[in-house]
Amino acid sequence: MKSLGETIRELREHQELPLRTVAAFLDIDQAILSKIERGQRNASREQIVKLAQFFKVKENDLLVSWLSDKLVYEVADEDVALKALHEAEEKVKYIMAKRK
Amino acid sequence: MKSLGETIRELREHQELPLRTVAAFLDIDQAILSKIERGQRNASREQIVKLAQFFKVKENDLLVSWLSDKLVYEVADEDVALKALHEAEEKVKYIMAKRK
DNA sequence: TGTGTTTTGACATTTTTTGTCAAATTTAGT
DNA sequence: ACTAAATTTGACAAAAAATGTCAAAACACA
Repeated sequence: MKSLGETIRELREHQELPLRTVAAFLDIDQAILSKIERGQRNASREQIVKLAQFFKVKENDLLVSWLSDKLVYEVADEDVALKALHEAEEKVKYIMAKRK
Repeated sequence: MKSLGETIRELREHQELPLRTVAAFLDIDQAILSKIERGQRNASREQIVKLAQFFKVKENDLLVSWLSDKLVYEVADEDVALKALHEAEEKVKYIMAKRK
């Protein structure tokens, strides 16, 4: 189960590209991309979309990785983390069912 | 599956207390509590702890409700909401296992 | 050592969050 | 309908967090 950062670092290194190149495509400083890859900063949704485009991977795969990382961050350090995730799942199912 | 807001509103109305009273205990304006109860504002963790204390309910129950609401909010509008929740669960399990 | 890459941290700017306050609206009782 | 209490709303201010830039430090390695 790779984090988003690990995933995009792998993608980048696989193509032997410097941070600079990818960061330029995202239109941010390479420092930020470095931090994103190491999980020290959160990427924005738009950045994820661009990254999927850049690396030609499924946008949804990256979005899942990104979103789940954020969820993990949100529940980190809480004893009730798993219970909360589970209850959130039920709530989402309920909401989705309600919205036809 | 009640939201946190619904839950604490029920608790409060069950005791026939005005927002004022509970808000005073939390040391916030009643306007905020009103918004929290209707899901327009997020409560802080400390406020949840105080609410559990005030209403004499299990702190963890309220924390789960509060956290799961936040998670739902975080994934709302995302097609991949359920997948992300699921992946987050796996990541948390992994992390917890690693931390002995 | 010299060159390119990555990491770090100080800093500035922008956005989000958190709260207060007062006015408007709603609710209930008489 | 009138009043009084409770609730909701929205404008606003202050505090906190996120987002980015930049330059210097650290790293990799020929």
